Amino acid sequence: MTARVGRKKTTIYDVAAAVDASVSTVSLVLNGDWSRYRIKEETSERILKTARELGYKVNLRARGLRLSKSGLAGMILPHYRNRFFADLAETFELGVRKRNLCPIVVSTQRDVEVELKVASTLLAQRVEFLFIAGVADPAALNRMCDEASVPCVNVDLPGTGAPSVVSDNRAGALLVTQKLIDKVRATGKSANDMLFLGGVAGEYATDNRIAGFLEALRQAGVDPRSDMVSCCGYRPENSSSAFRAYVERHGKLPSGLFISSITTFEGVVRYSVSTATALDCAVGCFDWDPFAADLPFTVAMLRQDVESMMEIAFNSLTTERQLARDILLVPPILERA
Amino acid sequence: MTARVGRKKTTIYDVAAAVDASVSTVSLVLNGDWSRYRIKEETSERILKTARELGYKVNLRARGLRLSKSGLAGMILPHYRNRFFADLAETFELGVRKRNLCPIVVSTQRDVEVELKVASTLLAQRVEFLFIAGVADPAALNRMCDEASVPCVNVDLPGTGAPSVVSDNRAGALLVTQKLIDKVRATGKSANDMLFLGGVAGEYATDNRIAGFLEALRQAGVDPRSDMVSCCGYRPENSSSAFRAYVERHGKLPSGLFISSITTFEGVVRYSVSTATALDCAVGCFDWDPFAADLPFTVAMLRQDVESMMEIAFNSLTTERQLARDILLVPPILERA
DNA sequence: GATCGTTGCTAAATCTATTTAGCATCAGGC
DNA sequence: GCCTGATGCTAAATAGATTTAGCAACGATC
Repeated sequence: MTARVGRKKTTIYDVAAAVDASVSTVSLVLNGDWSRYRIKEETSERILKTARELGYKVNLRARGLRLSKSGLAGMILPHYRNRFFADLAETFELGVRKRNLCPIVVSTQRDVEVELKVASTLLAQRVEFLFIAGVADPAALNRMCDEASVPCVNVDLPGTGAPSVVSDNRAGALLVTQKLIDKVRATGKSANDMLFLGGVAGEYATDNRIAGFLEALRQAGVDPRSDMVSCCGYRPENSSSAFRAYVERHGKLPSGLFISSITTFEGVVRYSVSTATALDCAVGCFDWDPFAADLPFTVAMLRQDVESMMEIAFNSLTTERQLARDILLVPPILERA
Repeated sequence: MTARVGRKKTTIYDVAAAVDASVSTVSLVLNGDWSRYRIKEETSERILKTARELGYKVNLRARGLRLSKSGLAGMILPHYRNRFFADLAETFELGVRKRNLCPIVVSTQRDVEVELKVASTLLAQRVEFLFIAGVADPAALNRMCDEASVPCVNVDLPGTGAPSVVSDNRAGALLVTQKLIDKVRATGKSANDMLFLGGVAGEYATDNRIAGFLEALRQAGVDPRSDMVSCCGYRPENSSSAFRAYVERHGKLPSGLFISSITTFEGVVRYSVSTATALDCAVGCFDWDPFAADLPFTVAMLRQDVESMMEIAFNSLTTERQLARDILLVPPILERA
């Protein structure tokens, strides 16, 4: 078989000409409702056979144009490089395929320009709905969707212009911190030396996680101090040096360590490896990664409940729910404790 | 701003009616060559202004139909859950956007049915080219592309129906194994006790990696034995138990361990953690992961050169190169040694 | 006064598929 | 002989763009 780059594709017109029928008949037959339109079985068989012989494949873009629906569903997310976003993408694809649509997932590397450009491309492609995940400010994208009359939903980070499905950061952090406190006290240490590491103050997720962390401390009778929280951003280098600074300042490890994201965790491990410091303290992490889960010390990991989140997100695409614009909280799952 | 789900979109006809001009004029103006067609600047400005006011956005599917090109570029890959595939997807998207197309990346979970179905959907959407990554047998997909006259390229695993871009598994394995042997001998141990772990015998990548592994041994004067290679598949559980079996059989760790994939690595780490066995041997891995790179022992990691691979893949889409159907080998990068 | 050139547009074809209204034919009933 | 209903299709409109050929009007040129 030789490559036939550039050859023209078979259309229903070609099929119609070949069987000497009208395009309408061909269309009806190929779409399966020839009996409803009283087309003879023999005719329909001839058409089907010829279509197969000519290698006819429907042009979904022409169909989409006629029907004014594209068969495409879009999702925007920052990247695929951690399990949360990878799972989001795969779960989205699965759900979209189940609805007989074709998924378009595009990563934007957290670049606002790219986010805007990608969104407008997807809307110009007339996606039937758009999932917006991990975008710092979804408002602008929500507005674009609104103008294009395309239903959309915010995932992971909430926005006011559409329904939002978000992990219950506060409840999750509360839960893990309680576990950590139990463990700290079980080993005879003090919950006064706990540390929250990572994230960016002022960010939705970080603020809620901190709130949960502090609440658990208060519930345990600990009075939170400002040096119990170190928002050092997401880059491993930053958490590495922030953690080092903490240890040097206090002359010891914290008794319990709450790590706010997987990349923050990376930095902590890097510190531990490079300084040959065993992480001899209770550790919890708001994120999950198979490698991190196999590290030589126990980590209480919170895995975001991607499946539930996506199911809820798909359900929020109906008109009424589009208008409601709720923030729907999904509790994360404690993976290991 | 209220949601306007279902509202009709503005077309060039609406704009034409609003400014009392013909659709052709509107199209000409909106496509930027109004001066070539001698349309008055004033007219063009009126059209532009009105289009903006009406919120006109081009319908790429209509344009695509007319121009018989979709503006879409497709890629299918197994999943996003390791850095190699995640990087492939992101690099693909970048390259596609640079060419002013819209990327459609779809994961298939290594399910042949899904691969076929997704490929035919993408072809029916008239993607302008298709990247096929990590598919065990690309031949069928290559044939579909050929029939649809869509250029395609196989990445990661080669196929005979299109050009293929593949990591140089053999050369990479050779290099890492040499490093391992050096390290083994430097610590006074014997290169006779090395182990290749993971992969599936008969698979392209595995076979080539084993070939490189064995060649390095021979070059170092070691006579390979069959118990130096354990193809236990990709699942962490399998490599965990295979490694355990090896250690029990020999009563000690191998002197040097060549791990064939990141999930195999996961299993080894899991074994090491669960049995509290320090991995006190030279370790190399044909794959890269940030967490694995930070483990408390040095691992020589081979990172596939995704950027080069994708650049070569994009270049292989021209007609001549489509016909050539070469296998293009890209050396992987030694990440840490 | 015929021709030419320029200006500023527009009509119409095209891309491929869907879908509704309706045409043509024939048998059967009254 | 006329009407009805069934049968088996087809014509034509439609979806929303792009693009080429060419029209109309007017001044300039020979």
